[in-house]
Amino acid sequence: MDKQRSKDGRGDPSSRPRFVQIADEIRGQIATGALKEHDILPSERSLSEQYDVSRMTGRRALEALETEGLVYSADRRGRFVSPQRLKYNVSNMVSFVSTAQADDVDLKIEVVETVETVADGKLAALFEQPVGSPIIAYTRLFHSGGHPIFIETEYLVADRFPGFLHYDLRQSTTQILESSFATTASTGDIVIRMRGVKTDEAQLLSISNTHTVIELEQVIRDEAGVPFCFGHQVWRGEMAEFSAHAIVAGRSVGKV
Amino acid sequence: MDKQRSKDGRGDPSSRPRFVQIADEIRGQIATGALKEHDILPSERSLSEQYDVSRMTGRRALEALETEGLVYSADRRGRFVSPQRLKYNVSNMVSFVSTAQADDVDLKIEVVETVETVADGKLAALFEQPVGSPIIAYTRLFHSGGHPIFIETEYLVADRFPGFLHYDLRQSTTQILESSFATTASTGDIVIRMRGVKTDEAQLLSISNTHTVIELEQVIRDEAGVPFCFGHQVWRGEMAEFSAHAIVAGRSVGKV
DNA sequence: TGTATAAACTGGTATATACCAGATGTGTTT
DNA sequence: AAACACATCTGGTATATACCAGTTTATACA
Repeated sequence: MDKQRSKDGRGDPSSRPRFVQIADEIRGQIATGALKEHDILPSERSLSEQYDVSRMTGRRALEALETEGLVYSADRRGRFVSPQRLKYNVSNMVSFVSTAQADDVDLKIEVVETVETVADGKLAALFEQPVGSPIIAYTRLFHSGGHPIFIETEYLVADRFPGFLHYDLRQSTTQILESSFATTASTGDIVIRMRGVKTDEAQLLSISNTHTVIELEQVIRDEAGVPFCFGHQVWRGEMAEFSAHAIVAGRSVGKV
Repeated sequence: MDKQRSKDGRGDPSSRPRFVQIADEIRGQIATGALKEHDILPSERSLSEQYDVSRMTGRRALEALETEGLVYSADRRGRFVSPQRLKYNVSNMVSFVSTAQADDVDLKIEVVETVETVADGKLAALFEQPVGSPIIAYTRLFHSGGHPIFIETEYLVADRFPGFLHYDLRQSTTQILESSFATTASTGDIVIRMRGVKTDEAQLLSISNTHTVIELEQVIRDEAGVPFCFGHQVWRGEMAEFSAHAIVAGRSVGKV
């Protein structure tokens, strides 16, 4: 039924593993433009026929491209060429939404959940408020080109922004805060790290639960230095790149 | 020879895949401290015996933990519990080396390569210098706790820093530039992205070539705004987290 | 024309097996 | 005590097979 292959596929000791060679060929096709953004890639089974390898080897080639970020996978539909990365300037906190729209990125925002809750220990410390003080929280899913790119959950001090949840959250919240609550983002502290995706996140982002994401946390402060917003974003790692502009402060005295 | 198992291991339809369950158990052992930093994990083969699954299933569990960053693997020696992340504040460009040492991180620097070359198109544009102008480049491998954590390649305008390569590069180069060349980092532009590792990088960082890394690029400017250093770092993604302090500049006129 | 059904895909999970090459440990010989 | 050889450990690569559960498409039926 199956074609005959040498027992362990190690016919030529060409040093580089077979699956790497196959991945390289596909990578080339993406580079030359033979495969374009969101184009479907050959399936595991068709790859295995095409290159006369087992399905598992074809799969490994595709998985390699997936961890590289060149390819994304949609459960049981196939694998596709990843689009260009979205650029996110974390220093320009004015609004990711407005800057993205100015850059002609088609951005769609889906409100996943809105809740009125109270501050736990962590949030209380962040906001310099007592534990149990009212907090507004909302989770939104951001799409670009019809594909989910990141989940954002933001926490606000409720007393400061009464009736906030009645606004349409499918727009820049920074803008709502600025125009309706006279609160402007002035400084922010941001943390970026790479980590494994959690099950619920994977579902929302429609990626497999063995994938890696980029987690971005930020505390936003007003002109008086008072923190009023805590944001938490989970990005599909291959979909974005983050930039920042740093200014060396306190350049004065003997800092080692 | 092998124990009898049901044909496809789908004995109970407990919804969650077997390899996820095994990964969860190990994750628990790490969380409770039963497995500590740099402790060796059970091997693929011993896992398969312990849980009565095939080696491939045990492997998938370990690979899942690896992509999460909880575990790192040393080729053909075994898999180990990842240490705590290193914290890198990209806004504080004064020197990663000095801040890390102040934080009691034992940092070892290995000089991989030093070359005197000329500017290609990209570097010329960055430095606002003609193509072909002399450039100093050096690559260093940073270790912490005896483990490689990132590779850094820095490019300097050669004319500005004569004899730079005669200094001992196993220290903070920012400090050399400051004390010996009266050049101080004042501002910087940083880009952070996640991507697949390249073969040569994987070798230096001793990770498998199917892994994901974090790439960090920065252009450093002096007080006059003249760019004098271009840095390029490749981090083991699970080993670090990056923070930044942002100040919203140009808060003045009608910026949308 | 629309809808239900079935067939033909897709990747996901799982088993079993085989051999390779590097790393490590255990002796034995020099 | 150092050198060598060997067995045994590790993960890495590869094949073959099987069944599952969604997605898509073609087909037949109302």
